[in-house]
Amino acid sequence: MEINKGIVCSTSTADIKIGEETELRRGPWTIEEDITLINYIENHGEGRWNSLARSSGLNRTGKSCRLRWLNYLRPDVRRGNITLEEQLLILELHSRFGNRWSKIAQHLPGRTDNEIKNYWRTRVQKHAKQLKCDVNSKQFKDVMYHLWIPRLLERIQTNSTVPEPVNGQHEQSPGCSSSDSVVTRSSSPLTSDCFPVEGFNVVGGASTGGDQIHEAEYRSLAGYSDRGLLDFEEWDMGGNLWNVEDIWF
DNA sequence: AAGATCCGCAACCGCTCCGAC
DNA sequence: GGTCGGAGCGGTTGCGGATCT
Repeated sequence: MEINKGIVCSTSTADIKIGEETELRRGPWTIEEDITLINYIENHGEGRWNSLARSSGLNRTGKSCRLRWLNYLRPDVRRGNITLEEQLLILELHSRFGNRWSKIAQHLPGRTDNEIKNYWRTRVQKHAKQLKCDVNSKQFKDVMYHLWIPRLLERIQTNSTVPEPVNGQHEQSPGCSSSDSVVTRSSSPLTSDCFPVEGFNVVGGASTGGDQIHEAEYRSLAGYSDRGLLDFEEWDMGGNLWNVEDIWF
């Protein structure tokens, strides 16, 4: 079994004592600990983490073992940059589920709830902060739906027409086949059907009524210029892409 | 070059849920 | 129905690398 890259080899792991003899290790995992955990799970399977922690000889809590395995050592853990499509999915799923990270992670094969949570906090909340509004506020959501998401779609569309790089196989997560998560890109603005958020109306979209959003207003709010949304332009858009048909809304 | 600051991420903590007894 | 332990979840922290001054 291949060990995921980036294993921390630390000598600074703190220990905590329980009683006189048992010392529970804390902090970064060492390569030796990772190998021990992997070997144990290969032989005995995962689950029953507390007994696993005791039986494996790891002086770690069951919780710590579980977290290390699920977030890092599992063979199907997908690492690397969050793709444009994944960004779209996260934005959409967050609007649907809120901070239910594990729920969101279920729709992003190979991504962990911890990774998505970190992504949201470090990237999305940062932009909300720059806009001086709450990430859950209507203002922020409006900016997101009218500017950032369409911008993401534009970039996806652009990337999908660009010739593939030499080694540029589209990366598709295990279990995320084009048949079970199909979306056809709409040429119309995103509608509240796509992003069913209360109180959100789309100018030019399907919904009508008051409290509509005007693009110029939000260009101003979000620092959007003719060359694009300044902040999102700086987002890491690297990584391979799925086929646009594979994006699921 | 060096110190300060920022940022991303792995890991921990506290809480809740759930099943077994 | 109450208790206990295991599992899972979301929030938070702290470290290390990157960037800025």
